[in-house]
Amino acid sequence: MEKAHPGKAKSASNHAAQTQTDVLARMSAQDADYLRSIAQIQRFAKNDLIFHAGALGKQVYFLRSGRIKIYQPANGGKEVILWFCFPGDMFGMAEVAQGGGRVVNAVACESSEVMCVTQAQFEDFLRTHPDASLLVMQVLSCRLRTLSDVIVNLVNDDAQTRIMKLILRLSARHGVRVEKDIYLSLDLTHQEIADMVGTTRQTVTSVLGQLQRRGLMRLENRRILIQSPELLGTINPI
Amino acid sequence: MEKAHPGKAKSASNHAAQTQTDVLARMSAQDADYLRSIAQIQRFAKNDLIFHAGALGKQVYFLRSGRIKIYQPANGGKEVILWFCFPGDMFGMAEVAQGGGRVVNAVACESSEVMCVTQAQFEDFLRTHPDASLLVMQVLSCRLRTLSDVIVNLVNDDAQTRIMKLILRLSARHGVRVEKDIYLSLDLTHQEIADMVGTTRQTVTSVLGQLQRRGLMRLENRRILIQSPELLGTINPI
DNA sequence: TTCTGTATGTCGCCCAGCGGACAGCATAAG
DNA sequence: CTTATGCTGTCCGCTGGGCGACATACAGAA
Repeated sequence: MEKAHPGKAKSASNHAAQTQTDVLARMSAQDADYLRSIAQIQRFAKNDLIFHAGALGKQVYFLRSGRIKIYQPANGGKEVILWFCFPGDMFGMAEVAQGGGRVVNAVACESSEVMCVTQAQFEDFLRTHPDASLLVMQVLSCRLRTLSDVIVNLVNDDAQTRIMKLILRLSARHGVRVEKDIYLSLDLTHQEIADMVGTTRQTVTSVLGQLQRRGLMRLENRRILIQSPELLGTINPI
Repeated sequence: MEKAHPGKAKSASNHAAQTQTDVLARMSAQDADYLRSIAQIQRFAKNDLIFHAGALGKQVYFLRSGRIKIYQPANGGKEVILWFCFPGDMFGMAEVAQGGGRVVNAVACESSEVMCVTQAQFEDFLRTHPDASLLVMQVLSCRLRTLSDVIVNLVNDDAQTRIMKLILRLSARHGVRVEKDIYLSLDLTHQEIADMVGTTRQTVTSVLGQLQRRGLMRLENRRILIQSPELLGTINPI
């Protein structure tokens, strides 16, 4: 097994897309420093719960390292994964802005380090830092678009297409170019993929098998290598 | 089918929920006046296109009267309705904040009057009006939540449940209490409902028939009268 | 009035894919 | 090492609901 994962993942095809939601990076240095100064650092191990639906939700989080899964529990013990957060991403924002407690769960997919800021402090910060405010709006807008795309997918496409588009969407933001191919090294289980596109584990398994047989991608334990990168042109890489 | 969800259920008559996204109303009077002063008024007749996917998108809109449908066209001529805007609602914001052109279409469902503000002006306004900025974030957050709910619905529920929840969601925000019942007078066609929950016109027709036969609601040409308002407790009225 | 367009109601075929079952594997723990 | 736990691959029967094909109803235009 090649453990070629550690280290900063090199930038994907388009750097802009990758840093779209990286608030910390896009914020001015002073603003970011200020945030760091008022934030409290927390560490979470793999599978640790950061917050859960029903909690009060008076903190905003910024991910420094690791990966966070944001999902909504649904009746029947199922869960619907809404998105993943990567270093630099902000999360837990919607509930804070809007009040009314958490509606989603956030768990660490791997050991992670987050900065957390209280609602009051963050609101203060936003009031006095208009640039940061606009940035936050951009991030929210970006998520809004992504979710809209997901909805359109769910409504229009069959399982195979949904899975393909999910992979392309993820690749556009988190893939790493390796020669002519694009390498996606999130360790997604089939169940997680199913939870993102609204299908079952079995269907994911078989669809991935087909895609592989059709030569569109290759799977090497949990990692996905997309072999027709021209497919990337077919989706909106936001 | 419908399980009583433990949780804080707010009533449909909850005024807060209804004005959740009514930016104009929630903004301070001075701010609203200022916006009005820089805005340009436009009128649209029923079915007029306000903007379409692919357009540049350098304006933010505020609906003064009428009703606007925001939808995303999908391949195959289908369309997926993301949400409706009601008087006071802001729309066209995400694209402006984020750049990259429109990805959705906006059409007037009935004759409507909108205020439109250019991106530059609005950004200026936000920079200098922190309260308004926070408000905009709240609206975006609110939409984010709604879309998340829609996704969870699409993924988990069968057609019947999806349709029921849609109606309950709409009722929670736009229903009018009439004695013991709740009256929803958006003029939705079956096709539009299908476009919101990802099913077909025929299925909507038959499901609405069943619901009616079960005595849960009554339909009188395009208007829906919900006769078991306790159902409203089962959904998150945001 | 008739014509035209759009919305609703109903039926039946049929297939994508859900869900149960079980057999490899593979990583972690003992 | 062995056991335990979790993930992947595969088969299959059953069914929800997509989709085509009507018939009907109503409203506006001519």
